[in-house]
Amino acid sequence: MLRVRFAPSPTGYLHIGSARTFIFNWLYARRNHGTMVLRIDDTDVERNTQASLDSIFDGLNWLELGWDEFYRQSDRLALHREMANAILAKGMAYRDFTPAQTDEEKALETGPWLFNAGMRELSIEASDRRAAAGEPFVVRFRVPRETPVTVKFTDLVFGEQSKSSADIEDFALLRSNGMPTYHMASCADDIDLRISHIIRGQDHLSNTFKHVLIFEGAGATPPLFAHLPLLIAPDGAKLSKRKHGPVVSVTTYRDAGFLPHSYVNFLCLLGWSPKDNREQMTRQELIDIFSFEGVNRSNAVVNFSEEDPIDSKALWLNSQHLRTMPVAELAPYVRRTLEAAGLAIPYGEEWFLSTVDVIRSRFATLNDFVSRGRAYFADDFITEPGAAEKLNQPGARELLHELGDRMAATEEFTEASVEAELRKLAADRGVKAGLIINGSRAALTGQPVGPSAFHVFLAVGRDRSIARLRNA
RNA sequence: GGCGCUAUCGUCUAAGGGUUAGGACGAAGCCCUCUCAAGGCUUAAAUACGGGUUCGAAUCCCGUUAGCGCUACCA
Repeated sequence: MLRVRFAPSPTGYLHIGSARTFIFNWLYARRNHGTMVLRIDDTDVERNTQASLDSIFDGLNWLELGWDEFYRQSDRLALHREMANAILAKGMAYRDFTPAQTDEEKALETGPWLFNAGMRELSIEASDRRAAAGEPFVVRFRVPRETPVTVKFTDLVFGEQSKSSADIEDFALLRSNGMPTYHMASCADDIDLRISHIIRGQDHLSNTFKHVLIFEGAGATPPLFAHLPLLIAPDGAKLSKRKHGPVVSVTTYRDAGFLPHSYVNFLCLLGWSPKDNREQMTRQELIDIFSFEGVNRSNAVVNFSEEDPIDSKALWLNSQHLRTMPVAELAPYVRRTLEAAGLAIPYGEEWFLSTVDVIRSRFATLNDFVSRGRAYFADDFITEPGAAEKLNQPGARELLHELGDRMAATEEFTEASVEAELRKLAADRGVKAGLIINGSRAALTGQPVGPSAFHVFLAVGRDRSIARLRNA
């Protein structure tokens, strides 16, 4: 049974790199009919926050990504300690009574640190005695050192990996406060939850050698590993909120009016390729085609700048989805966006669907429906300078007023009838149709640009069109 | 410092011994056109550097450089 997990630590908002890790886990699980586990790695009590936990749920819900099982490491501490103590009891770990090193001492360090002198060799009796006396200690893994071994694992992305145990320090399993370290808790849970594939960021690639030692120390077969290239900033640095701002948070893209799936699609294209030049894919297509063969080994840059905080490819992909997805699927997103902005939908569902269909062809985000699409839903739109210019063309206003009057005189209101009416007026007055066409768009929407004017009439509706022409 | 990983247009990537090094975003131009988009066509733009192996290297090997990751009780 294939089981994967996403294991964020709740110490910050949901990061786009974490979101992508979730997505790859999720796609792999769905593709192979496996189980997706969400596990909150909250063993660092000092840094955990409820706000961060909320942000993880918010982000995943927004992306419409679900999971099958849910755990919190803080509920499972007994298991972690039990497993650590079992490794200790086997003699594969030992107690280290050395006090924690301060940052200043660390800074002075020159060569590689591997273990604290004297502690590996401490006799069991001495160790037990000092522990019983209440002296604080950390439990360290006894990495094979006298006769080094080669620690190996196969990574589904990076291939065969090996490292001499002589280069691995005696890492901690339990802290002096009794809390498990990340390495211990993570491996204990992966064993207990029968995780079959660990899919995570490449920053864990070198930690994996330690994890293999823990798995083996606990008598478990290590799962398969797949490490993902990191998402980095244009300056080559790891994405961080402090340095790069809101671009690293998934909520930024939600607030910018992205469709959840298009952002998922975009994230998939960072560090993975279907290899057939496809870019825009549905969720099902992603599930059907995802594999580790297509995952890259080099880090991917999220392309943003001060002036342009959103990657232009993400925006383009969003506009593609927005314009091509079935309009009935898009409509609920638009409805929610409009409602959130306090805009009411003036007519029924049929009108709404056709209007959304007409105006989306120029839009890139959901927010565009509120800003650039305002005139279709409300009367309090402003007339942009470019539109005013069209209206100020000599004779334009008079022609629009007359068009309004003529339209009011007939009940007929179709794209063809409006066009006929408009072209007849142009012929009658001996002016170019374009003058009235562009003027109409300006009068009806307050904008100099937009969809075909005849579509605009229908989307705005008969009564409102006439009123806006007469008020031009 | 040690260990590990990586290196193709500005960015995302394809090509894993033989291609005019392909596609996409972005940029520029043309066509289409009631405006603006979209769409179609076109242009500019890349194999980090140096050695080797080979008839032939972006592709395999070595080195250099650069970047990233891990590096004493963060995850």
